[in-house]
Amino acid sequence: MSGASTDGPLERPRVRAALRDVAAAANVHPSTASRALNPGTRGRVNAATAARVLEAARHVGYQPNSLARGLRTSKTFTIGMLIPDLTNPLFPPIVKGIEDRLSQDGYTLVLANTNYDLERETAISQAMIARQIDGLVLATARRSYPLVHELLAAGVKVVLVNRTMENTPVAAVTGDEHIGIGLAVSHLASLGHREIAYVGGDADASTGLGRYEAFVARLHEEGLPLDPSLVAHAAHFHEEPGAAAFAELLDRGTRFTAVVAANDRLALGCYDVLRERGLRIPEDVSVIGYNDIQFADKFSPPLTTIRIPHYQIGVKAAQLMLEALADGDAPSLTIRMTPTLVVRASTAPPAPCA
Amino acid sequence: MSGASTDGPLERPRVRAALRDVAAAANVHPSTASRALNPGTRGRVNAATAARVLEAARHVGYQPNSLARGLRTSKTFTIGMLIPDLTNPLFPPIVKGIEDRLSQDGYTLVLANTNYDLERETAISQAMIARQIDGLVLATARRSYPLVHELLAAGVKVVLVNRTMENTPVAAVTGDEHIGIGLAVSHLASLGHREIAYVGGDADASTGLGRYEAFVARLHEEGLPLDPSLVAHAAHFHEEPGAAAFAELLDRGTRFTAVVAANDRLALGCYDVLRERGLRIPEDVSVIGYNDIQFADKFSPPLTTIRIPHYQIGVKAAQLMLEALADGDAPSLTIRMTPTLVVRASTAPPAPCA
DNA sequence: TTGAAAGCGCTAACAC
DNA sequence: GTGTTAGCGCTTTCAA
Repeated sequence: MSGASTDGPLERPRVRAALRDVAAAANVHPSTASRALNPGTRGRVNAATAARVLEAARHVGYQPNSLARGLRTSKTFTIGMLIPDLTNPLFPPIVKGIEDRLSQDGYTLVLANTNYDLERETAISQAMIARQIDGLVLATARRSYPLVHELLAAGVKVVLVNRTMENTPVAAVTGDEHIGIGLAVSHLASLGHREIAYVGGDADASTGLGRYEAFVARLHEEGLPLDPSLVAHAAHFHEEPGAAAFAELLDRGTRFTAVVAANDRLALGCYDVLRERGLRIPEDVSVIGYNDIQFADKFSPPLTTIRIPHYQIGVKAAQLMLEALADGDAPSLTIRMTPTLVVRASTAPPAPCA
Repeated sequence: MSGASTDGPLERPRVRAALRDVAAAANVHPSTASRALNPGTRGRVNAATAARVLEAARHVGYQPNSLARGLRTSKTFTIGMLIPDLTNPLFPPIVKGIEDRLSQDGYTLVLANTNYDLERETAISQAMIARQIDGLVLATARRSYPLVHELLAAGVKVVLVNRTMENTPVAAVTGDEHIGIGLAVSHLASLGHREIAYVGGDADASTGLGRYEAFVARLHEEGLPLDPSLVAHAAHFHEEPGAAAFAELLDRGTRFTAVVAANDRLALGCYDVLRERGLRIPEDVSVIGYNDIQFADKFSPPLTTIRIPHYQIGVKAAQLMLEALADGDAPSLTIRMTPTLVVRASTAPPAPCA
């Protein structure tokens, strides 16, 4: 019996209910079901019909297929994000902020770790574009970063976090380096320090250069001399390069009573070198860091540092992205969040004229 | 002029080259282009033709549209992951391991932070399923976790990390709690401690219960007594609940010389309470943690703890997922990675009979 | 207000 | 070995 294609083709078992199932259950055409289901078009449907469709959808457990919708509308409500190193405690709060804000508007965040590898960054952003992401948040930008130009040229919405770029019309959210480093230098100056060393980070990063410039500027404002032999730059913003740079600086023999590290991990590198050489913190040398990463209050001694509102940076970045998505040609802008000083036990007045 | 639909319809500017553009450029049918482009089907195409298609694809800068492909094949090469709190330093290395392994096979990881919120976990997993993820990695599982049963019932591939579940046929990768806690207890015992306190964590989590059971077991094996007044349980695996639980334990007045904390953050809570009460670590009380989170070596004093290979847990979890994806009905299994003891400065022999 | 028809970009079954 | 055809599930003209 049966066999004729007219009297009901074999019901192939589908895993999930599709729009057509909802339509069938509500006795309307799929397009009507679509209109009823989408808040934006619901008004164009008879209220009673819409209610029937909604009920049918609930009944069959309808979940729209994002892939099909995305294919049709070329909008996926997905934002990509590139992070150089997720185990850097800087990033998790930023990611959280971005995700919390984005999810409010129904967006999903797709994360990728790039291990500071430029090729990987290019490949992953390509893959993300193939997946039709609506925008890309980059925590990986260097001061000069061709990838951003390519993305911009390809029409991808881009927002930078924790980094800025020179002469590039791209949205960015960072902490204000000048205020932050200014706070650090002035804190030390107000404690009475006059010979202040500086351990900087990667100059390829806007944070590396910006913080150094801010250090020089505030030293000047405080009427303190800038001694080049008290400045060293680490290759990366990590403990070991920080220790190496600081050891080299110490070996020069120039006297100083305090050191500003361009981030907390560099400060930790300074800790290691000072301990090794039998110098006490803060009695012999005061140390101040930057970022106030998690557990900075647990270090030995607890680290005086500059707190950056990382979570809020994430929220703001998400907001910029949402705005760019809503208004195609909103002007790009850079937002600098204001840091604050957190005084702990690694800074103190210099020893009375030893 | 023109206007006739026959002599070339208006070239609507498409942003990216599609398969049909490649096909046109290579003078073949789109399906042939598809076959040539996919390694799996390339063999069915004349080698010269395939080469021509590949060249054409390169020439027009062809990037396949994953959405369309996913819609057609119902496979997206995307794996979702739920994390309760990304700022918990436990998770970033796991995420990294998963992503590194997954990306080797062309998969993308979609991360979501759930803030320990069960409703959010349900909602997000729904949304991910709507996005047609191929599998889901959960770092959020409790010992009893209905969501897993729902997912399993819906045919979603699930792998648990850092957690296991009772009586549930689901793949899982964790550290071996019995070996780990055993290492901790035996380390203290070998130092001469006989009165050992225990600060446990959330018993809803498999890690909470498992570590406690392991503590009891190893105490017994070492021939040491279990004194219930030396055991306290924190509501969560964080500093403050750890401090509260440990303070309460201290208030009971039972004498002890060492404490095993069920994770490093609980240990940090113990640090705070001991410092507050003027007790020295390790002279008055030895403290041992669990996990060896980042910066555990920077704490004051550096924390003796149990190192869990978190990155490797991530890699293994990704591998299980890949296997499950390749072989639909591979049996689920639990993998327990072996931890190691890391001795630092928070443990020492007990003070000679005070 | 609703239905019909087309098509987003791709792949797979089936012809030839 | 290659072309034809159909359709994944959805939205969006266009007509009625």
